Amino acid sequence: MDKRLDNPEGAEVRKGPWTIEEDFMLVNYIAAHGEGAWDTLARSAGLKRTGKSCRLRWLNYLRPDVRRGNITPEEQVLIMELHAKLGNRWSKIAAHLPGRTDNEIKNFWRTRIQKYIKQDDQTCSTAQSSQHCDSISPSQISTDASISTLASASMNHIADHCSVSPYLTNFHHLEATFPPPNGLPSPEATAESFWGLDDLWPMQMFTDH
DNA sequence: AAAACCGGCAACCGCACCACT
DNA sequence: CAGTGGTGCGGTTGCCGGTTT
Repeated sequence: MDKRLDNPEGAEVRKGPWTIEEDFMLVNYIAAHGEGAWDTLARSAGLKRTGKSCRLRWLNYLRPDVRRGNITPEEQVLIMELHAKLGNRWSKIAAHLPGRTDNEIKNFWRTRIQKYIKQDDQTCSTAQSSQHCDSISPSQISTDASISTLASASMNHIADHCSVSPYLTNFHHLEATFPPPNGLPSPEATAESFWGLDDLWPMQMFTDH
């Protein structure tokens, strides 16, 4: 954790999980200057991160329109349908799901859907010696029967597993580091008991640039 | 209570593509 | 056309928290 590497120029490059302070620096800089030119952005913002790392963090986590958790049954079915059509084109699939990122969909597919495919594999391999079970192809999954089987199997389970990223709870610490200005309510005082990105975004306007 | 195991997810890596010179 | 830098994408890894033994 908190791994650091040195690039050829000798400049320190941080790796590993992002800190709240780094998130703030990135959000503030993008709010002021816009996104793009990520390597330059990383340097200008004072972040000891690669441009790629900054881009990934922004796209997958810090963007104001990003939605996290609570993948709805409708979205699940849509993901399965789109995967049947597009295969592992996660960014293309994500483009049909506003607020969802390719990384999130990819992880969702690998951890949730593939589990049920494997389970399906085992049940069908015991019943019959079928090669369909090794890996499911887009054409195989594209049948209505497959989709409905996977959807029904996954929906009941997944609906119970929606969670808020534990990361967001760490925004408690922000209040000490970046106290809200006069007139702005503390997120502590709101119905939510934790800081979220909705809280982070307004706060970027009153931190230094 | 402690250790082992497992699932979920954030982040990194390598490659491909594109635009610019 | 070739070289280079920036960006996007998909695959993979490793950490962490929860569960099971």
